[in-house]
Amino acid sequence: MKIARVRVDLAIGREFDYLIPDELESRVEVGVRVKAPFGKRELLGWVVEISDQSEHPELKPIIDVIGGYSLLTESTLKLAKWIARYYACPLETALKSVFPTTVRKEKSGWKEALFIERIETDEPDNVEKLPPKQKTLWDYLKPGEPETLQSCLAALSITAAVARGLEKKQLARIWSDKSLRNPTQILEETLVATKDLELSSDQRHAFGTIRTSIQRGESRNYLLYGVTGSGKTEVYLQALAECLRQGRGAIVLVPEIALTPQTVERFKARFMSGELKTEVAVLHSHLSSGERHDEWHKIRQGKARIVIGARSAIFSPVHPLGLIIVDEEHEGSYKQEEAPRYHARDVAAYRARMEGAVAVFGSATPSMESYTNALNGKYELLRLDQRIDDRRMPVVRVVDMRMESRREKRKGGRTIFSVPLKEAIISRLEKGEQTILFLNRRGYATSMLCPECGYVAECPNCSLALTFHFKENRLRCHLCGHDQAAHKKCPEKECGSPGIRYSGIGTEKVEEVLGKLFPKARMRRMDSDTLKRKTDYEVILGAFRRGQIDILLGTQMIAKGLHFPNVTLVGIIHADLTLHAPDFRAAERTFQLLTQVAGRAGRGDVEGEVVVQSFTPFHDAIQHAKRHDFEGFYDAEIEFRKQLQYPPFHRIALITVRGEDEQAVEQAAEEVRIKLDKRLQGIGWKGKKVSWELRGPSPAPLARAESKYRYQLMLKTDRMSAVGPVLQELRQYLKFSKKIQCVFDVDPMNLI
DNA sequence: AGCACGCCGACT
DNA sequence: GTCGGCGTGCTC
Repeated sequence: MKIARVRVDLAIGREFDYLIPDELESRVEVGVRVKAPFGKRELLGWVVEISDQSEHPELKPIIDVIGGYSLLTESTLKLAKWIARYYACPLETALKSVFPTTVRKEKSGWKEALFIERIETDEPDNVEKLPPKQKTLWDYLKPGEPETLQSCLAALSITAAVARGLEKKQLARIWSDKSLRNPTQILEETLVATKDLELSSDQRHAFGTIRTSIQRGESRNYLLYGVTGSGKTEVYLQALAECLRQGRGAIVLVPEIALTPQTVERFKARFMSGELKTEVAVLHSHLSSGERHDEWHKIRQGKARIVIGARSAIFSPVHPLGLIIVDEEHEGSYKQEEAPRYHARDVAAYRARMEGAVAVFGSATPSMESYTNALNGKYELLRLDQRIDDRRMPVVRVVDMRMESRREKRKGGRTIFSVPLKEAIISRLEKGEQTILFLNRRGYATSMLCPECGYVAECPNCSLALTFHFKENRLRCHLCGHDQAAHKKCPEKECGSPGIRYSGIGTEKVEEVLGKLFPKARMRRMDSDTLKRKTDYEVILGAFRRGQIDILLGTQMIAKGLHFPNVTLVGIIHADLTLHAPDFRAAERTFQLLTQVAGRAGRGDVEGEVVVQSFTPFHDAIQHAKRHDFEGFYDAEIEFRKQLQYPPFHRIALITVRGEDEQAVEQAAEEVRIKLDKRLQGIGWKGKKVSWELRGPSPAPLARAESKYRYQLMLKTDRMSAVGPVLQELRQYLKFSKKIQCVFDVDPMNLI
């Protein structure tokens, strides 16, 4: 009898053998989902191999095959295996990301709907004598064109009884069938088909190069480096069209936050008609499981040949695949922060190579990694230097807050708004133009302290100061959510001083000061404290777009993707916040943030202005952002990365050991160091020695979070492909108690 | 990941 | 004497 090798849906990292019963013989093949007994339980799993022998003496038979056809193709399995090895996780964990839950689960996710079709009759009288409502329905239905019952009932304001009446008289047929949901809420009828726009010379060159690769079926990687407003999207659209012409499908990745109806509409409108007509499937985290299921199968069945989606859309079952576009490739949200901790851009590069597709990575502020790849020939660099309408880049003014503070202190005050920023806001209010103010920190004050004894209110669960929220008079931890009443006086027994002080500003404080400075301005604060309901986001942005708000103040969430033509001023309250984070990417992030935020200003006819307040105004990230000089920034930053042996010169993997018992955590981390060090001795890659360096363990920058102590080890190497598998295998040699968790993060974006 | 087994302290 | 806490190991 044949034996199936199965990976069950548990992060267990092993295969189990099962007998294939005769009645299932014809349906069991590599890639199918099966239900199998597992101890006392029944589990679903993937058949990954068929064999005629097993090491195991007693095998249980497979219970059933799930689903109609094999979902896991050879190339998908290869991709999952690569992710598991490179990102050091069990294969089952990788498979979990490759297939959405709704596709993996046992019962079919199709939504059933009732359909109605009229039946023709030879006797005209049969129709003429119908009761009025039944007659209306019969006339409404067109011969040979089934409609969903629900849409007919809604259109004619009738009830199902009318339809059942027609059915009884053999004048209509009603049946149940699969129906597709429409997740985008875009009514296809309201879209206006668009044609290719004329390309600038830069765009023509970029597109021409990509087109040639697509036509030749070369698996090339391109970095499309184009300043904001240089028309990257039109290049994408025409490349997609070329890909369709070659009979292949494509995947477009955008950061979750940019996946708005407007973005989707732009892609749908281009491919809704004409010779290349295809559906555009959309995948993102806010879909219901049913919607996700329908979109996935629409792709799988080839009905939709273009997919637009966030990170996980890189796994869409597009076949054959001709093109992958990763827009805003520098965005950190492409890195998944739970296992499998993959980076969608890097998975895209791997998948493109494996399936012979072209990959295009687009950005106005490329990541250090990608730009380096472009310089050393791993990617090909395509540049768009001109903005489409030759509009000038906004003027960026950097304000030295050290000077501003000194001036204010003489007057006995503290500074949030510098004189230049205040004046810039006043001038916008006078002209009726809009302002966006950005501060990446919510709450009123970032710490509450006692000047007498030095007490600082800290979170009982995390090694962080509590943030003071003025309106509710509470102290909160922004990491674990701990919430307590604010002290009226110092809680230290020996002290008890009434002189509690607050330091460090947040958006709530800025809002208060703003209200005092500009009492007549219409102002809204937008951060996760003011957004209570899901719809609040759209409500506030809608009001802003209609000009009902003069000043929009917010955190990170207002920095990206939005564009409002009447915004002519963007103010960055405290640029140093991101700059001095304990992370080697702090400068890169600051540069990207300043450049992206600056891109929000002056997209209409009026030139934009950006005011950046900083206590370190001469920092490279700020000075180069001021001059819109990406390459200048790159040259300075790459030198720093080289000296400290950070990416892109070396790859790193971060190992974090967590647990409530600090001693046990420290011991476990030490055990990781010893075992990993041993297993890394003498490793090689394609005959060459791999260099590596293991540092730590030491307490993580965030030493305690959510009641757990954290110790870290950092592994640097010139060949992560060789090190990932070592980490993956290490799991089996580490047998910690369940109170200790050990996280491997390959190519981490976050070092905290 | 569950679930059983087994080894220790608390209580009827 | 038994009940039940959770540490350890197995699941084809």
